[in-house]
Amino acid sequence: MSLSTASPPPSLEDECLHHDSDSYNVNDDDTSFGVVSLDEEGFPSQVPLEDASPNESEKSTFAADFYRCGSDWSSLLSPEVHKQRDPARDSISSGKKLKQANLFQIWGFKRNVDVGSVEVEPNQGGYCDEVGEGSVSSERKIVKPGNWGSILRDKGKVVENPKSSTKRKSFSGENRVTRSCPFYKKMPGTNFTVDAFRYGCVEECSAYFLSHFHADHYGGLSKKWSHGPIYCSPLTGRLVQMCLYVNPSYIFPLEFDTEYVIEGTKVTLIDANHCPGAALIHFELPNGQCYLHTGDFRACKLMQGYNLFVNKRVNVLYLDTTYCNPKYKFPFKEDVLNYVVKITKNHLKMHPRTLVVVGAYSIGKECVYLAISKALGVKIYANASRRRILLAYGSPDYSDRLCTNGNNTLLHVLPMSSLRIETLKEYLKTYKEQFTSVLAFRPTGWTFSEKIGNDLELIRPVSRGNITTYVFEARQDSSYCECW
DNA sequence: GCGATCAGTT
DNA sequence: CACAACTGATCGC
Repeated sequence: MSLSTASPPPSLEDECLHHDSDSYNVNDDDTSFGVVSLDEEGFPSQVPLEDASPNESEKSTFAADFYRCGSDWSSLLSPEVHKQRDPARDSISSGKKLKQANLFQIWGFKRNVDVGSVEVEPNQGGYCDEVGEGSVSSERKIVKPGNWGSILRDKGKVVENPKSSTKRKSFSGENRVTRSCPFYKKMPGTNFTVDAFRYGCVEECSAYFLSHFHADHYGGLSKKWSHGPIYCSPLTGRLVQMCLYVNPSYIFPLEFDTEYVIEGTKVTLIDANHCPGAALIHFELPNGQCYLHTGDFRACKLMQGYNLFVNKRVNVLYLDTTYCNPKYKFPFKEDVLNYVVKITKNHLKMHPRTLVVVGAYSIGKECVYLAISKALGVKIYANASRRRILLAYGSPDYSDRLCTNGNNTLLHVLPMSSLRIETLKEYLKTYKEQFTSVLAFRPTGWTFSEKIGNDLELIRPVSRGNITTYVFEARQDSSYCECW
């Protein structure tokens, strides 16, 4: 695994930092951490890593700690915490102390305690909100996506965003809290960001990439989006338009495995093997440096064979993974699907009038109900909003299998929140003419037991009367052994 | 009333 | 227990 730069675990994004132009600023009333300035790459550090001598390597700077920690976050624990740990009993799994909040303190940032009013302050120098609707719609076709900036400037409206000035007036100064785009979402040497939509207009950002259509990545996108072009896969683009009502003139779909030149940087999207439309984003800068941003992905053998990786060295890997540890071994997708089909068949043998329910979020986990549908030759019932999304995938796999009436098939897809026993009981009542019991599958990203993670046969269903629920792992991103 | 954000849920 | 990805409640304008 060539890990040069990794983004911290996702929830770190939710941390709130005071931001003041080019430095991370701590609370005025607490100067113990001082001001940490950013290096030219946007890394908050006081001592440039390459300058750090072995003696200085003990110094706790963000960059030094970050690189030193490798994949074992425990090296970032404070000394007191280390003392409390019992090495004999302490497996890596006793990770309760590895709270991300601690890392922030160790890195020299103080979390804002009163996070009550978080404001996103748009960049004033940019062209926020200055683009009239349709002003770029003629550029929808991606020929030279880098045109965006010039199109906007042609309108001659590089003016301060009126909204932002209104906001600033209402600030009393000392209470100002700004959520700024974290460094690891910016691609050094470019004006690009990845999955950075919730920070308003990101200073200097002229192209916003979206890795995939999950809420924790697209957060901030809405019909009011006006901060710049959004580059993503065609399917992700369709979903952004359909579900979030983003003005299509901002959406620039990039086909997979196709090299585009955007502002002088070569950009290629690669299928991430995560949810439909999810992409790895490969950047090749004019100076030859190659960066790979993984977003969320599930590594597979096929990926290692891609020309981009075989022939070129990736200089910086942006890897966001919670499971970068050998203890995590997820079952192979095929094994999980075979298992689900086997359980379903067995259950139907014993209880022929069973309604089979699969839980799913807006997108992802489709393979689970698709596998059942194929194996049993039954259609898939989903509500109108999900059908709309599934049809947007543009695959006959879905269009040929969907049905609009729950009475016509024993296989239903429901929102994950409906998979509670009580909810399922109520749901069964609405189909009581046809079905007398429910078999529900809840594909989750997490199981507590490491053993069960390895052995599907150890999964035990939870049954309450005629409702039977199986919780199993259907991870859509990589376990340790799958990283390369 | 609406969108943004937080807190709670599975 | 702890994770991803919501969903519903609350806040501020």
